[in-house]
Amino acid sequence: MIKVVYPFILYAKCDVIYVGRASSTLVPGNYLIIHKNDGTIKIEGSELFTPLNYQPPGAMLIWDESKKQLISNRNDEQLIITLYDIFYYKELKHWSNNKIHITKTESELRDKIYEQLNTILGVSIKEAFKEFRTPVGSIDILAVDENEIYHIIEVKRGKPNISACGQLDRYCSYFDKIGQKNYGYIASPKITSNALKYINESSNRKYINVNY
Amino acid sequence: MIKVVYPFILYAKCDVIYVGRASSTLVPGNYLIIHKNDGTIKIEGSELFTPLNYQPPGAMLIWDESKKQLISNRNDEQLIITLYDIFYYKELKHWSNNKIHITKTESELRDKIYEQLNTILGVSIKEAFKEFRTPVGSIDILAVDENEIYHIIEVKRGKPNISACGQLDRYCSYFDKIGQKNYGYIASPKITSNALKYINESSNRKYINVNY
DNA sequence: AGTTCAGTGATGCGT
DNA sequence: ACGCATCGCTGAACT
Repeated sequence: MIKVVYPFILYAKCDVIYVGRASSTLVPGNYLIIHKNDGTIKIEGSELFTPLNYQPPGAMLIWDESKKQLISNRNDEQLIITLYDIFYYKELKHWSNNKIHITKTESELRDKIYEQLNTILGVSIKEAFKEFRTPVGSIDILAVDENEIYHIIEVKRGKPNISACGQLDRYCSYFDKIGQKNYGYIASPKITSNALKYINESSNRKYINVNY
Repeated sequence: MIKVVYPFILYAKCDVIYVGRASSTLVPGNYLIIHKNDGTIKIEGSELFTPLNYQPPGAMLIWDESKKQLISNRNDEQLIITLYDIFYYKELKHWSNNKIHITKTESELRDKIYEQLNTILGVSIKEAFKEFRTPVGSIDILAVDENEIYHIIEVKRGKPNISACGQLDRYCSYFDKIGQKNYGYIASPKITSNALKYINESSNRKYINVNY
């Protein structure tokens, strides 16, 4: 029973049992196993983005030589890999840990909208907030117009569906409940037809088409 | 310019540029690159479950020998990996493509609840449906009691938060709108404190604690 | 092709 | 630690 603390890749014939939040079994086959510095482990099949089995960061890996098993533990979750044949094994030395720098995120789109509120909403805005916190969640943009009406904008970078409308409803209902007059908006480059239909059924909801 | 159709792993010093839904850059470093049969490509750093950059299934990989670049294209998304130094390279032959068999899913929990509706709800159920479709989404369990009141149950396998309540609200509001008396329930092993508070503010919403 | 939702979601940010 | 929202989410099911 040896603790495995170094990162490696392993191509092997094996099977996998997982027990934790869910439970799963993977029949014997040739799979790629990756172990990272932070305990992350992934068993990859020949297709699909998602690994067949895995442990997220924080897992602890043990090698049981007698049983030819790799055992990864993390909280109440256990992954057992039984090895039958090793085709390729390599430790990865000097593996970098940089992060990507990403642009075109939702917060960028939100900031762009924030700068043009009067134009986009067609009303005179007195005061506006980003990530305005309410008991039911944070509102991307809350704009208060000269008549003290609140304009609640939920920004989405992709193609929001009806669940985004529910998110907006939740914020609007909160202000309804405390007697604050308001309008609700979804602002995005696209939207599903169902979501648009849903929005158009309410007189105090609107869709705003925006782009980067 | 050679089309790469075989799966491989590559440990190399490289940098990565991604342009598509978002845009990102990854500074030069030593990363693990995985290419699968279905076009999936992942650039893995030494930490975190999530790859630094990737392409999902369906991407097409090209090797540009003169520029030492791997270029993956998929719809309007492009990934460019520029190689500076190759440490390990291995083709993966006979890579298996089995799927895991998983248990303890939400649908199992839903089925278990479905079998005990009278006990769980404390009313006499006349008729019940799984995945009952409405214009605003599918209801996990819809149970009709002897008084023609609808009981709408949203099942969650994990720890639902306030957004699950919004999902429930959406279904209930639909029946409210068409004049159908109803009660709404979240059924799960756990729930966040805010979600529970939110539910308890409505007289016709209830939380049901259930376990596998 | 479009829409919706589950996921062992993971990850980051806030309190 | 808990709660919440985003994600280049992915993947699957259904229309």
